[in-house]
Amino acid sequence: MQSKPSMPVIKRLPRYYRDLGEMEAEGIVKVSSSELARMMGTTASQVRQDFNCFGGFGQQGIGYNVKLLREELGKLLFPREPVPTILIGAGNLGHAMANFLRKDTQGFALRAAFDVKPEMVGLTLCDVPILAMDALADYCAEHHPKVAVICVPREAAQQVAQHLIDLGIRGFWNFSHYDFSIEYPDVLVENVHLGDSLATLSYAVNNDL
Amino acid sequence: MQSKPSMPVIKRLPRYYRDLGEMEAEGIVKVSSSELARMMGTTASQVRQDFNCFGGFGQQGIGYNVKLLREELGKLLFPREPVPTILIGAGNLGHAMANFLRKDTQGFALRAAFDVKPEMVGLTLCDVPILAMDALADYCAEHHPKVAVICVPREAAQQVAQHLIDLGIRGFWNFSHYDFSIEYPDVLVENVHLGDSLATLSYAVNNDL
DNA sequence: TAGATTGTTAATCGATTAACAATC
DNA sequence: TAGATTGTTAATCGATTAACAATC
Repeated sequence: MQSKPSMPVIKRLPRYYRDLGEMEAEGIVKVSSSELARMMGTTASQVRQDFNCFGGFGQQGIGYNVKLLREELGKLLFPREPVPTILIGAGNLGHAMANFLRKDTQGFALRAAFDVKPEMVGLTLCDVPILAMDALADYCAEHHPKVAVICVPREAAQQVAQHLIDLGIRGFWNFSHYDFSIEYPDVLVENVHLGDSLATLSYAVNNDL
Repeated sequence: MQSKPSMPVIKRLPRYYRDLGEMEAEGIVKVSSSELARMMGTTASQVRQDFNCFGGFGQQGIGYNVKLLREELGKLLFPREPVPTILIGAGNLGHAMANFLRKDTQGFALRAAFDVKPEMVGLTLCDVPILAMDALADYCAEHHPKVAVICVPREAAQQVAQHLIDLGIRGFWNFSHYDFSIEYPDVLVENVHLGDSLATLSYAVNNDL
């Protein structure tokens, strides 16, 4: 039976999806839980447990059909139309992430970018307009974006977060070092803390872990 | 007594370090484990357990001295001179990460960047030269960088990884979707899988989690 | 001394792994 | 049927939380 997936399980789904994509590209038709486990660096048990949170995608005695399994995971990860998305902070990082959103992923449609710097307003970023922060309320009222990518410094993030939440944004891809999750527990935040990531690497490199 | 830290503990260190930095900036002198727990969204028990992996940083009955505690964590995360670092792939993302390395973090000193595109060679990225990929072996032989930031696509990453490891690179900050960890278990890799992160957000947003 | 809060040991909880019956 | 491999239940392991003695 299906037990609803825990966070560790959910976090592994994209990786399965990715690996299965590679296999499909290589023309591999069928895979067993133990083969997948080897690719993922985990155990066959875990692979089967993970999939069985969502339903039986395999055939006993046979294994999993690569294409079918990937499609099922795709339906879980990206079940609907791409989500209308805006980006706050059209600097260096914002530029790179806009590019990433357009080229290297699915599920999100970037519709507009916002920046405080007057000289950026009117320019475009990956074919979407860069608007003034003042225009944010009007834009949201008209277009109802669902997700915001936060590419501004921590101080600015703290200010803009409440604003965006009031305007109906429910999901955040957060690159700032401000942690929403504490103050707004009902909002969905995926944090990418680059500084923390580097600090972890520093610990590992310096302590020979 | 000290038990050597598990990965979850290590991953929390940068966050403690960050929060303590904010407190220090606000002029806060002393903090208790329960106050820190509230900031971190965890329990006082965990905070004390975490610190006691490294030694007693607090005073019974009093709490922790913010400045002192932060210094101790700093010594753990960044115990030595900044690590000489190179960047592979001077595109959009590479540019943003070079900036990040220079401005927003410590522990790493970017020394050179490398790119396959001939037109980029000779330019600079955050004051460091962009060199041709051909020059990689010579550069490493002369300067012995320790860490490489991988900002190239997966296919290229797979090729360059073996090369870099042969040249003596031990640590990687990896933005490509190629997973070193499986094939080279003795190498230190900190992965930033932006695609996986977004897919997780997509799951959350679409499944109302 | 009384109150507060740590350091540390013990109990709980959840996630991973192992085992095995079901079935292709 | 025999071999393979899943789905699922049970056992293990590790991380988190609770409890409490030590001590400032």
